[in-house]
Parts: sequence; C-alpha cells; structure tokens
Amino acid sequence: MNIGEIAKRAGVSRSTVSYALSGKRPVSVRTVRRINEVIAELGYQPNASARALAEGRTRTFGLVIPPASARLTDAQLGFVASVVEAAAAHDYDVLLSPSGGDHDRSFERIVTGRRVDGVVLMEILLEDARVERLAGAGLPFVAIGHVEHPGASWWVDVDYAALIGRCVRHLADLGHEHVVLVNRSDYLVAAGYGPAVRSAAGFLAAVAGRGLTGHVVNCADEPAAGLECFERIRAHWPEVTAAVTINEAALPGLQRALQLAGLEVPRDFSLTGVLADRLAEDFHPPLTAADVPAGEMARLAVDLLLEQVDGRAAEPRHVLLEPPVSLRSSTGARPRR
Amino acid sequence: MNIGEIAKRAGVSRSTVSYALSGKRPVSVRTVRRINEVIAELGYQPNASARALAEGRTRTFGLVIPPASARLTDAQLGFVASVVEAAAAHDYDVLLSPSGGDHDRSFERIVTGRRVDGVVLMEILLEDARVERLAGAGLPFVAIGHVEHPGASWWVDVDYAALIGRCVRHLADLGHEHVVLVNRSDYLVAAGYGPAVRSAAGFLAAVAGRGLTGHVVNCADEPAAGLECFERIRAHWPEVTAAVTINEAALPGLQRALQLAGLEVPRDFSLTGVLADRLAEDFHPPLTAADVPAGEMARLAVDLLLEQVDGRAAEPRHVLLEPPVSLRSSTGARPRR
DNA sequence: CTGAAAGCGCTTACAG
DNA sequence: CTGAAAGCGCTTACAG
Repeated sequence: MNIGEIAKRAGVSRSTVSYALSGKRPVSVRTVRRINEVIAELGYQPNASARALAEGRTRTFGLVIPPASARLTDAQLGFVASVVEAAAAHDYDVLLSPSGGDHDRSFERIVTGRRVDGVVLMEILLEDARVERLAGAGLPFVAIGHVEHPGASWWVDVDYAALIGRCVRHLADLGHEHVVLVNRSDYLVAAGYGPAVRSAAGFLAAVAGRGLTGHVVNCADEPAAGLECFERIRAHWPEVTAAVTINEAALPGLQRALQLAGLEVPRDFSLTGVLADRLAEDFHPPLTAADVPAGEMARLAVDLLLEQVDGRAAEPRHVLLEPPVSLRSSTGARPRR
Repeated sequence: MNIGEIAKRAGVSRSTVSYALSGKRPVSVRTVRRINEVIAELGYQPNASARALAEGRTRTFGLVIPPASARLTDAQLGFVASVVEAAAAHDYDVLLSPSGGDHDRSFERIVTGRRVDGVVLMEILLEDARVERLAGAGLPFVAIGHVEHPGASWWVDVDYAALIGRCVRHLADLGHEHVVLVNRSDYLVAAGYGPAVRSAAGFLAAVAGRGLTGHVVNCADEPAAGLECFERIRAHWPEVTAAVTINEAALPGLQRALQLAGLEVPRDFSLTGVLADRLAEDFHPPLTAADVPAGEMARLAVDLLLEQVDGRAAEPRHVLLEPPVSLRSSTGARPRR
C-alpha cells in the first residue's frame, strides 16, 4: 500500500496524489475528491520514513531526559508530558532519550543520523557536554535552563534567583529574621545544576539585602533526606522560623519532620519556595510558593524549536520566566517565643 | 555527508561501506580499518530515515501513554522510564504518544505510516478501541494489562486479583474482621480499567473466603480525594480496622486522614495494597505491600515486542506477574477496643 | 572479498 | 491543472 497504488486506482500520477495531500500545488476539486475516496477506502497513510528522507525533515523532536535511575520530580514529569502535548499540537512526535549514565548511545542516536529535527534538553548543567555536542552537530535545540555558553543561546528558564529572592522578602515582610534554604543535593550543587546554584545565590543576596540571617542546606532528592535535613536545621539553628525550598522530592520528609517536631504551619513555622503547583496545593497546608509553569515552559520550548526548524530564526532567543508567588496558607507572621 | 562520501574517500564502493558497518557480508580487515578511519574522521552516522526506508523497519517503538491531563501515577511514570531504558538496551528508540482526549491524531500517526516497529500500550481498558485499531493495522503490540479480546494476546500484567487477595488474607491472619478497599476512581471503574475491576473482584472474593466484612470505595486519583474518602469510611463503618489500596495518588490524603483521626499505623489501623515500591517505602511507616515491578514489566514488554518484530513469534504470549508482598511496617494485629 | 545497480516510498523541480 | 523523472541515502540480491 503506497502512493503508487493510490495513484493507479485514482487514475492519476503519483505526483498528483502527493500534491493533493500536501496542498502545495493546486489540484482540481474533482481529482482531489477521487483521490480522497481511494485513500479513505484503502486506509492509506504515507510512509513516514520515505517522506522524511525526501523532505529532509522527520517531524520529530528529541526530548533528552535524565536517566530513569535518577527519579524525576513532579515538575520534570509534568514537563515531559507537556512537551509531548505541545509537540503534538504541531503534529510533531517526540522521541525520548535518557542521557547520562550508560545512555550515551541513545543520545548519540538522537543527535546523529538525523533522527530528529531538533532537541529539547532538560536538566542542563552550567557546563554541559551535551550542549557542546548538539551545537557541534548543528542540530537545533532548546535548553531548559540556561548555561553560560555562547552556542547555547536558545533556552527557557525560570528565574530561580529572582523568585527565591521574592520568597525571602515575603518572609522578611512577615517579620522573620532567621531563615533557611533547603536546596537540592550536594551532588547537583557541585555539578553546577543551574536552579540549585542560582537559588543559593538569590537566597543569600536577598537575605543580605534585608539584613536577615540565612543558612543554605543541601538536601538529597528524597523524603528521608528532607526529614533528616529539617532535624539538622532544628538542632543547629533553633532560632530559624521559616524555610524556603526548591526540593520537591524532599517535601514529604519536611512535612513529616514538622509534624514530628510538633510545629504547626504557618503558626509555628513558615514554608515557601519554588515548586510544581500540584505539590504546593497538595501540601498541608497548601504552600505559598512560586509555581513552576511546566506547561508554559514546554510550549515555549517547542515554539522556539519550531522557529529554528522553520528557518524563521533571526537571532537566538530565550525566555526567562518569573511567575508570581501564589499566596496560599503556609506563611505567616514570625511566631513570638 | 553520506555513505557515498565515505565510500569515495575510502576508495571502495557504497555497498562495501554498508557491509562493513552491518557485518552482513565478510569484508577484508584492511578495508574495514580504512573505512572506520574515514568514518571516525568525518563523524559519519547513517541517516536513520534512509535506513528505515530500505530495511522496512524503524528501530523505534511507540509507547502510548494516557494524556498528560490525567496525572500519571508513580508506577506509571516508573514504567515509562523503564520502557525507554529497556528499549535502549536493544538500540531501540521510543516514540511517545499520548492517547485519549484530543490525541487521536498522534495515535494515528504512530499506528499508520510505519513510524514504529511495534507499540507498548499502557493503561488498557477491558474493552479498548486502540487494541482493535492496532490489531486491525497489523502492527505488533504488547498491552500492559490484559483485555478480554482474542486479538490482544500479547500482554504483561500484574495479577491484581490475586495480590489483593493475599493482602486481605494477611489482614485476616492478623485478626482483622472489617476491612475496606480504597479503589481507583468511579470513572476508571466504569470505564472497565482492569486493575480497578479485578482488584474489586479479588477483594470481594478474598473477603468472602475468610468470612470477613468488606467494603469497596472508589476514590479519585488525588490526595484530597484520599482524605475525603477515608473520612467517609470512618463515618460509615467505624468498625473497619484495615484498608487495602491500589490508589497511589490518594496515599498522601490517606496519610493525612489517619493523622487527623489520631490513628497510629499499625497500632490503631493497618494499611496495605499493591503499590510502587518507592511509594511504599516513603510512607510513614513504610507500607507492607505488593510492589508493582514496573522495571520488570517494562523489560518483559520490550522482550515480547522484540519477539514479534524479529519474527520469532510462534504463538502470542503473555506474562502474569505475581510479585510477593513485601512485609514492612504498616500492618499489625487488630486493635482491641 | 568487492562492485554496479535496483529498489524502498516519498517530494519536488522541470515541462507542458 | 497534470505527468514523467530525478533524487533523498540507505540495503541487498545479483554478478563476478
């Protein structure tokens, strides 16, 4: 079942069938109707590989995700789903590729071999070998997170430094004087993971700007670490009355730790940060937090990729989002002791 | 940069380069070396579309997921990541396709157009139109979950009925007499979602077998519903001392409800079920539960798909897994009142 | 052990 | 408005 078969049965040439399908050349109404009838009858769909070969484009994007071994956070997962939806809205498919660990073969398959028209690169580091690789291969790509690299000028990011700063100032306005940042893991901070590095910087700047005392604590991406981490905070700095965090995976542990310590939020302790909205809403009480707009970031990333693929690309573009802090119920005035 | 360029620079024919790459025909050691040098120097990778067109296979599998609107559970997400890893281990890529909702175009693109060599179909219903569609298109596929349909004989599933039965008998052994099943949503039950339907059946059978009193409660897939649901249970059947569940998303709400009710697990109330191991371990206390083996299911699904694609397929095969119940800390003797 | 050539199923100038 | 033909970059019988 191919285009020649359709052409034969419709009594036209293969090019006419092709043009009837693509609309790139006028075809008489009668002919189009006859072709469509045959196509519907036989359930024909053009072979994607042949089309890709002829057109020089695959109508597929690659999405490079962290390896499965590293558990994805809610914000990341929402992002994957949203990229697939955004791409589907433009009739693009999405090829998934884990990277890091033993997955270089998968990443290489995506990059070379013209398997995809462009790539969305998640979880980027400040220095990222994959960025060099993609730039070198001349494959269009959009990074989630921005690197300090001239070749990687297409990106979408959330302004973690600014948002964490807002959270801190919000706490300061409420009278808090001793605050802490529950950051992501030692490993990610050391690796130069942007959100972790920039959150710490934004936190310290805001703390200094308001004359507060602030501590930064790195915390592994899992509930148990959140629990342990909070207990460490209570032991070292009992004067701390509020925390800001970007560590979604640690959240259940923080919740548990607050409960074990007999602290009620926000009466005894305030908690805020930059988090997926679902997590913020599912917390008890719902968290006042800057919601990471995963859906919007995904749509923007796909849009930027399409710009490059379509050749509309004038200059490399990027978008730095600064979503508002949603006031929910987890922050309150500094408790009197 | 194509195979002709490599051939020219290596001073051989294009077919020799092709055979040197595939190893499907003996090539002299010297020639192979020269070809490999040129390839390494120019960083050549064969064009995937051209190869797919010539070979009649794409080395890509489709993974049909529920639409992003429906939040994926932890077990489902682990499954997606594991499928990608299992496929990568065989040098297969994975094309993601949401289905349901407005995503029929995406599903159709996958099915027709020979875009993939086979499909893994997640979240299958007892009667599933997509199964008919794939069977009709003659595209190899493996369902996660089994349908009562002759054409869909390749599947991998967890024996929810048996596992829930084990959980119930475990509770009966501990002396519990009034138990409840927190099932998944009304919608999924009504739609004939296998795990929900079979869990309820297995629960009722086991309850009857041990002479217990049992109630089934459907619960939407979100924390708030879990909370509300548990409070309903306490109000209607205060004599209930244990719950079994397959609803991962409701778990945080159950946790919260237990806490609000002042019930300590397992002293005052026992909780068990069929769940992703990570969730079971992150609960307080860690849940005694049958761990859904997402990684193993993914590997099996990919293996079954490869069997079909390789033409090794003698008879349709399926695998029904019955993982053990992991004894952790959430079940105990029936409380004395 | 190697090469020349046909073929996979499309798209798109070129011609009319 | 339509057709014949070249070309996309591979693989694989066919020949030697």
